[in-house]
Amino acid sequence: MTEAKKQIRVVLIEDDETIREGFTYLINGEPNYAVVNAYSSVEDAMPHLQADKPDVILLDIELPGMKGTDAIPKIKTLVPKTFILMLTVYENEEAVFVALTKGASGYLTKNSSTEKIIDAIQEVVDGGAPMSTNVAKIVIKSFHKNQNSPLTKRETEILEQVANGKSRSKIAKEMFIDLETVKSHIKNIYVKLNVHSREDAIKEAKNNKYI
Amino acid sequence: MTEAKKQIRVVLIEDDETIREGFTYLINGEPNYAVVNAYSSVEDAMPHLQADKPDVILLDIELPGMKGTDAIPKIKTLVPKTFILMLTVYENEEAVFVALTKGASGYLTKNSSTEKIIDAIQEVVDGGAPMSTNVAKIVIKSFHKNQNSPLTKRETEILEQVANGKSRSKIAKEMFIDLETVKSHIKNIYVKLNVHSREDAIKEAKNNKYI
DNA sequence: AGCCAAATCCCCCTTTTTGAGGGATTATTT
DNA sequence: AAATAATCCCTCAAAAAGGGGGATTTGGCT
Repeated sequence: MTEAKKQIRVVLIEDDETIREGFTYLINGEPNYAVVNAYSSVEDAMPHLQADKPDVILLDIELPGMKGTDAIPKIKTLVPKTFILMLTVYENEEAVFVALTKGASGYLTKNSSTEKIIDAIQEVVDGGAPMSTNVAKIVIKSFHKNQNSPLTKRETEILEQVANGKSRSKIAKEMFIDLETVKSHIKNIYVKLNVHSREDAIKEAKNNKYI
Repeated sequence: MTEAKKQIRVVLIEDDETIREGFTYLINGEPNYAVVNAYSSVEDAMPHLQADKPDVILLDIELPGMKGTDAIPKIKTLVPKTFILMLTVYENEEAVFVALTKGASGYLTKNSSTEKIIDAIQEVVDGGAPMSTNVAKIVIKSFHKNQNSPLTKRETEILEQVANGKSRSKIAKEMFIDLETVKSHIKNIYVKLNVHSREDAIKEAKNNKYI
């Protein structure tokens, strides 16, 4: 079976003309990669995306008009099979998570080399998830729990169950302890976290990554 | 200012003798990197870690005796400044997240090239978070929401608040709608998700990544 | 051996919340 | 015209939450 190498169709959405033209030139210089169109805003791009049929969209996160992150769901609706690779200058922690939850497949900084960009494009097409090192750092850090939690092991376990929406009686049953024990733990948790409600306990614990 | 290149001290904890010796040989072959000790289990390693003073520990996740993930917090207690790099053969989604939440700084597959391993060691020492491509994929996928949620936008917003531990009355206040409206939405959510409690709604929604 | 923190369990009490059963009205979109 | 989404209304009983006061037992560390 001879396998014809498929051309990978790329669309750029980036307001900076220099970057836009630079990337277009660089990507078009690669065999098997073609920039089918480059737009300076999401609004400009939207009406053409279905005709462009891109495999990958390189999307700037800081755009005039509609923001890059807001554009993701709209783009996904128009062309659901297209992978979205975010491009950014500043690594904003919040923006990274918003973009990822909304469906971006990867996250690159604009200073990446052509080689890295091309690699990343290939990687998303192959179902991967390219990230620049700084973004990886932000993501992994978000997983790390605070090692200086004031809560004991048991208290942490219980608060995690509470955060999963479980009632105290359910927690008691599942942990094979008495309801009164659960109540005691929760009382102690509230004192330690200086809160007076489930909501605030969860909020406080999540903010400080105790859970 | 002349900067003396600091030797990077590496400890290996890996039960497979071939891999252990291979990695030791390879890492010692690099200038500025030294394997100060290599152990076949966490139990063996624990008593020596404080003397070894490693900058980085390469930790196998599938170990006899104490599991790699359980070892992380213990190691962190002994030598808090040491970075932990997980090594794995199989990418188990659950294990990845457990390791990361417990404090691992990176996650590599054992088939990685020497170059990648060395790069990763340097990267964690520099405060980075190296991940093999497959692990990155798992992590990013975990952020993606299901695009086929049966819930409406408003219902999703409300269920997110519920999952944050908020009471219905609090949600009503914060969203500037009546308590009765919140109750209606939650009733509809329960019907759509085919559940009869907050706990099950949250569980179902999280399992399917509706929230 | 002695201490302390952690985990367990036992009462009291009031207020709030939840879940379930019925609805209705108004926009918006198809 | 017909769904769909979002809003609001009423009743009801059972469950849960939060706060107050305790006690006992266990495990780990000095």
